[in-house]
Amino acid sequence: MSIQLLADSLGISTSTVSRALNGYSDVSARTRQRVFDAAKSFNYTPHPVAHRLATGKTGAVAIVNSIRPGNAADGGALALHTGVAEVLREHKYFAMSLGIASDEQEIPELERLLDGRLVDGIVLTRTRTNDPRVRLLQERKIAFVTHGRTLHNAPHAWVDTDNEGAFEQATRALIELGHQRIALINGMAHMTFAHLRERGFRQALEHAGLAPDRYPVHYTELTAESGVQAARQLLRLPLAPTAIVCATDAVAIGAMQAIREIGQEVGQAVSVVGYGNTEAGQYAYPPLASIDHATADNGRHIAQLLLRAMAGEPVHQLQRLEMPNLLMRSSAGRAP
Amino acid sequence: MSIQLLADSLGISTSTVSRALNGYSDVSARTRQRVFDAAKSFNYTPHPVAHRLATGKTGAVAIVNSIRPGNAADGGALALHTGVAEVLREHKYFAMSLGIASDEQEIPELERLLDGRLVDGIVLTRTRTNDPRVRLLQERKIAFVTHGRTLHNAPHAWVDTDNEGAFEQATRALIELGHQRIALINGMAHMTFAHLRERGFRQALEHAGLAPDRYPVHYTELTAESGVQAARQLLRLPLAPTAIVCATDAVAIGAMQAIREIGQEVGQAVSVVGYGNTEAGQYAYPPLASIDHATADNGRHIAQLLLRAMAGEPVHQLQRLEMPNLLMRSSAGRAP
DNA sequence: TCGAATTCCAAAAGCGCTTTTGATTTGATT
DNA sequence: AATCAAATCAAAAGCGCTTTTGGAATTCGA
Repeated sequence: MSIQLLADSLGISTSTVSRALNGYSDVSARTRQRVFDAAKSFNYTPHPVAHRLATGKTGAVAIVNSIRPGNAADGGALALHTGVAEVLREHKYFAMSLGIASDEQEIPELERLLDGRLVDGIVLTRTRTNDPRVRLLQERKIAFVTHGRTLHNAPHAWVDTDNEGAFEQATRALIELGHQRIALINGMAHMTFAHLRERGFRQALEHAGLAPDRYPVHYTELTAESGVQAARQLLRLPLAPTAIVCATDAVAIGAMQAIREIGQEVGQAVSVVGYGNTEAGQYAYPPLASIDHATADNGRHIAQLLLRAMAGEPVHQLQRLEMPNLLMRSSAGRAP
Repeated sequence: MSIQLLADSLGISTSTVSRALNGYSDVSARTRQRVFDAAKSFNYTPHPVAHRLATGKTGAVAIVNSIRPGNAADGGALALHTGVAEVLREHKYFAMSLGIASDEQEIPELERLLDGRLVDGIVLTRTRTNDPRVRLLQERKIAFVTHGRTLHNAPHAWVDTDNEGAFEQATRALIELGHQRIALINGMAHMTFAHLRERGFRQALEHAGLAPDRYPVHYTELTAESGVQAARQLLRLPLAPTAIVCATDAVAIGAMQAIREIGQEVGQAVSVVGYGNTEAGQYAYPPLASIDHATADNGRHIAQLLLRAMAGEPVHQLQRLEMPNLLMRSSAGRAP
């Protein structure tokens, strides 16, 4: 079924059909109704590709997941996607995810996506302090929203969780439990979230009069394996930490393993806090204290901002900080 | 830059440019070279949407993830995507994932995707024994490959792991460890993988002369919470099982929790085996025995079959079974 | 040298829609 | 009744490419 056939069957021109369907004013109510009825009875919808060619709009947005060892397992990607898709669907948009390894491939792949003109807007995840992807998208003048902020790029739309506040709160909670020797196993330093979490961590220590430099901060991939490695090193220190704050639940689960290896009890001898509130953490032994952030909500808010960005709103008002939530569980106990 | 401008700059017609670029024979080597050089120097690539309208091909495929509680966290989706995308990229295709809740929304959303004509081919995950999505795609005559088989649909292209063999092997391994009372916490019965795993499970029991009906099979969502619930019920039975085979690592992690709740030691009093070989399982306490299947490889094979399906190959030769791998760890020990 | 077969390219017709332009009809106003 | 504005629609020109068709120039065989 094409607009041509539909027009013929009604004895009017294709332009009138198009204008009727697209709500232009210069078509009479009677004609419009006839067109709508016919469209329904023939089950007609405009051919999307032709529509795209004529209008330049694709009706789709891409969520670009940067793939690193370890985040294949994090599962946050699907939750984020779900939130984004839910909102965009109401506006007749498609949300599609694609994975790009964050290495030399990254920029070329992004360019391929842009050149392919498959999407009207883009969501970027795992944002870095100085992010070349952001620069590229700004040059190309395509609407986009990042999940997580940048620190050294020109202003752009973003949705982030308050990493700094969250880690300050978690660290304080440990201090209040009597811990004095607290370590941080952080994400890679060029990730914005890692930078901000470390800041929150240090602030809490300084506020309590503790020397933040006493325990080296580890910067690792977000895998359990990295957590094991980093924690092993920390536990070998002359004055081993009594509490470890971890960048993710996966890392924390690794850290717990390292603690068990040396015959210590997690939550007794050494406390652990994670981030992300995953099921694996909830059902770990012992249950892992964690910082909960509503990933699907993040997705919904990202979608809302992206819609406004695609509508041309200036980006500086498209920024939103979400408050995460500390959940204490038995992996975090009183200092020995 | 358009083909028109490029043609003008060379003083030839657009049709010659197009034919040169697309490798038609009736353009001289000299002209072809000039066109290629000019295209390179102007950095010209055909506008994809116009190309699509003219050819009817989009150059993109969609991976449809059916979203259920629990698989948001499973992370297999990203690994699968990575594998699919890797192969398709070499053929200039885009792979995009989208999540669809598997409920009443499912078929309408899939129709929206088809009507949107955004993709040339589709990958379906979490295939069911009788899958309405498969029927829809067959009606619409679009190339597709499913991850997992169907049992009651017309033949189609698929890639699956040998669930039956894997669970038979795992169950046998437990029997060889002396277990006589073995239970299964399975996925929902309408999932093909669940059906086949149960078959493998029962075969191993029968083969050993054990009564498979002695321990009820539980059918649950693939979450740790479901694992806890199901295992609690099993452990309350008069003759509680000494080993539990679980549909996923997440479920197994829940089951381990339930075992600890009643003060028993996992791998001593009760053994547990999972599926998927996730990091959470590897670093659980105790380390979880699991069945490993190479999800990214699955993705690569799916992509290869999809390319052949899009090329028009008959589907009955586009079917592939992969062999998973049992990894025994200390969550599975000798029967008490 | 002539006709036939090749080689090479341009013109034109799609692909299916949107949007501008312009013509006709209707209605209101004096 | 004449004038002008408003309402309504059709025609036509895009959007940027591909592919069919057909014509001119060249090459070939006899």
